[in-house]
Amino acid sequence: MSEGGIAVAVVEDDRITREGLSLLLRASPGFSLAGAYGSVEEAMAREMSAPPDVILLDLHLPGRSGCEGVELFKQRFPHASVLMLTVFEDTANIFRCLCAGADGYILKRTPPAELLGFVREAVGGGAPMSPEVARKLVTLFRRIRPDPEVVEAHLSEQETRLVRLLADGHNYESAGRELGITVNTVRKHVRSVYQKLHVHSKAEAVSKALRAGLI
Amino acid sequence: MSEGGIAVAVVEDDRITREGLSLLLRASPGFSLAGAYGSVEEAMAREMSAPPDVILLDLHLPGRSGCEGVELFKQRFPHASVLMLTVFEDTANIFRCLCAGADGYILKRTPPAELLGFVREAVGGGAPMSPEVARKLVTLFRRIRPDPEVVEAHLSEQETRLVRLLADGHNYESAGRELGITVNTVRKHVRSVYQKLHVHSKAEAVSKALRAGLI
DNA sequence: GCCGGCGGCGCATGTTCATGCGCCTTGGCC
DNA sequence: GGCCAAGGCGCATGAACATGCGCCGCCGGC
Repeated sequence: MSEGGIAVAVVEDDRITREGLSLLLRASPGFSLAGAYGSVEEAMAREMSAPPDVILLDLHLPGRSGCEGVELFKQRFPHASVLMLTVFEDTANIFRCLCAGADGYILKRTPPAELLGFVREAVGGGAPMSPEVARKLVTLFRRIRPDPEVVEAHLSEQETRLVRLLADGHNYESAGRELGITVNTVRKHVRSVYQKLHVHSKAEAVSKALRAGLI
Repeated sequence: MSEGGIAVAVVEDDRITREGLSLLLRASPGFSLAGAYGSVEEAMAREMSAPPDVILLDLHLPGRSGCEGVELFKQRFPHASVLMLTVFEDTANIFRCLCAGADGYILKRTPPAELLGFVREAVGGGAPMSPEVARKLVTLFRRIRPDPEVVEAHLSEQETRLVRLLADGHNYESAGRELGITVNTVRKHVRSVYQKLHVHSKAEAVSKALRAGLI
């Protein structure tokens, strides 16, 4: 980043958009183009002119999707921020990409000046998002409603592991196998968890533990 | 908002900060000051000069905390955006305020120009956040790990209500009573939910539905 | 030195669940 | 008119769960 400004790589299959972005990045002081590619595969195969600080990644790509690409880029360039740049603003895609490790989610309709601001924000350790995306994130978040009593509760390591397994659909027996303990011990832990969370069933325990961020 | 620009109310106990914000809002074209108050109680008691479009709300206040204030303001001014403006950037506070209904979370160190941008973003339906906050939100979000398949799933109204009841610890019988249907019908709905979410137990269903934001 | 929390194990019993089957109405879509 | 989704109802059975009881060892705090 030092000499040429923020090094940005672009992965975008639409030639016009890609060249537009390339032009913008080359023309803007404080930024430089680390490479422009039409697919995830191409970007992974070819050497970049500089280690990228930020990767602008389209979602809809031929071959490997941008969402899959996130993990690959994060592996290859652990210090780079990956920003999704896409027209898709549906919850499922946002979810998928952020969980895959994307550091931001920007809609394509974003004007160039703002886009550069987002790139700067990413380098500064932020998580740049278009307003619509931020709103969706907050809305999803709000549904969680944790129980304040339970948030304070402290589950032991073993108990936490157990509740996680139960949340993932294990029954007592398979959870016990997973933890290397007997069913009876599982029962014992479950009892203890129920007391701490003030619940009387697996489902309620999972619900409260999830909402309180305990698992 | 039409004549005087975006009407902004300020609730902040520190006099210097409050007056600084008031000055900024009065001096900036496109913005106007709807009122400046030292506490939630004061803001609720006194008539504002205009219905606020945006309320800038400090978190640490004498009397009722800003977090509690969020709900009151949202009740009184349903169309106003409430933006937290605080020095606290810990996860618990961010979580609490957003769940309470805040539309954004801004750190006090934000420069004035950017602050005005955030206010504009709030009016535009966004969820403005300081970069650090956005990053924390995304990190928290990642912990949820929703199943992308499930996010797409559509539960019917009745099914959603049922899963909510199950998450709150009801068994089939009491959930059925709550919904005014028989246990057998509950079973039928549960079956359908299991198919849609690809699960085989109450606990797993609740877990997936919660993570995917379906309930 | 004893208490409380954690971890581990065992047994028993009644309750609840998961899932198989089948059958009916209503309302929308083609 | 036929079809399908949604809602509703019923019965049966084996599996899983909730909760009662009791027992052990280890560790950290007072």
